[in-house]
Amino acid sequence: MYKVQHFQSSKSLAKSIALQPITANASSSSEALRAISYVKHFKRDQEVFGQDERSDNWYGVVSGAVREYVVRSDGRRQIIDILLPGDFFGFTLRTHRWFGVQAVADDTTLECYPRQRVEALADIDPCAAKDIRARCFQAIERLEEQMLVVGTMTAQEKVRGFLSYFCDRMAVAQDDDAPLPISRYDIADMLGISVETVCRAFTDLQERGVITLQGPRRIKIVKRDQY
Amino acid sequence: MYKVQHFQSSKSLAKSIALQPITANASSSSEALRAISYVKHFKRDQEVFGQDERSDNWYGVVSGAVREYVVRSDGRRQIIDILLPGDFFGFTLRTHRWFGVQAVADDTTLECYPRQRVEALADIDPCAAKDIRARCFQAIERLEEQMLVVGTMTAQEKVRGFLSYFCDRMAVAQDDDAPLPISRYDIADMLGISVETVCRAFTDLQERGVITLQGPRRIKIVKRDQY
DNA sequence: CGTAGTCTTGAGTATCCTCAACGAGGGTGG
DNA sequence: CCACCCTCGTTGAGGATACTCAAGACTACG
Repeated sequence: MYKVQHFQSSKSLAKSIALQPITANASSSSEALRAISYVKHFKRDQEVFGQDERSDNWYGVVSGAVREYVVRSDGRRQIIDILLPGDFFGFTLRTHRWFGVQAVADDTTLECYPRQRVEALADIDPCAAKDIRARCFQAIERLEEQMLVVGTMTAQEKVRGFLSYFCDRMAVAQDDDAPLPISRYDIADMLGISVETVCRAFTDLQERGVITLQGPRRIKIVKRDQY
Repeated sequence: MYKVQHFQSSKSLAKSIALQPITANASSSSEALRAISYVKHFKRDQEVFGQDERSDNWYGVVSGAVREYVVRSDGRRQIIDILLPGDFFGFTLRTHRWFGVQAVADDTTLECYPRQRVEALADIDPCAAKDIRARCFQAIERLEEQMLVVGTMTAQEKVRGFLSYFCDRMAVAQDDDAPLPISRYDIADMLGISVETVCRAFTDLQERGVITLQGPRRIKIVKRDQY
């Protein structure tokens, strides 16, 4: 990696990365927008839409979690993004999808927004349009944050970054442990590392006192600051 | 990585990933939007905005290229995204930036869109609002594509994916070689690998006949399909 | 109770990082 | 003009990291 010494940034020197929560309350929907949505429930691994399907809907996660994924020609799965409650997805200009989406958790609930009706609404209701923009911005920032996590060099850092991001999102009380609805396989396929490496990172982090595990699916970040 | 055998996707089996270009012509701006923008030129490594600065503008790349980056507390730089002509960036709900942006190329030209004026315009002009949405969608898809590249396992694949993406974006004639305004260091910091590994990947790919290099900054992809 | 899926650990190997060195090109100053 | 940086690109050697394969523990579920 490029050390900072030979690239002169005017004022922004070394900075520990700790994002503030977004100021605007973007999870509150405009009434009109909510009115044209309908709710749908999904079980674990159930497909929301598949690769190559027509992109007729936008979605918002109400509860549970979903994964955006592709399956490569060699049979390997890769996860593009994992969406948590409050996240929106399915925005596109294309007519067809190039990745699939499945529910991760068993009790996943989504809001579905028919694309054409939303577009029509946005054209006559500036408030709804503003709302959609806000959600797009959220999606962009979420992806940017994850680029930062996935783009780190070591597996340790990737896993730590992922857990840090995830626990922030879960927004549990600081002293509480968060339920982790995401499997080691999902984490591995998202970070581009092997399952075994994810496991080893978990145990390493626990041994070093960074996290605490109550069973494989309950986690608590102890040293939150040192990232 | 998760092999496809033990995860049942209903119909979407192995698929080689080759994205079609986006159908809508999203680079054409609405007149009103363009009217409130102004153009700015940047030299190599010049800052468009820095970490922690107020986020008062949105930007579109006209020519050249820019990088979104952060500098970690250990002095390492990490690149979140590289933006090429036609890309828009700076969308956010936050009042302040959490990453910096610099010009990569020497002749970089940007359109600047004052945030407040754009917001005001969007509220009264549905066409402009639609235009902004389209750009957000583009940004989301660009980031998703790059998550796919950065999230691969081997350095080879990452570099190949990056070059494939880049050459597609440059949209040169198939038989022509594309100028590469991005340094090996930038590529490394974006993909989360070392510069030396990027170099070795370049030479490997050339030896295997996948790419051709006319000097380090001119590149042509020969076997475009095998990705 | 058996089976399937998940999680974890170990051993050996491949990949990639680090450090080091060197060549090429561009800019600057003498 | 030329010597002198400095940056970028490239290659080599050695060591650290992460992958692969394998096996076992644990859980959920029929």
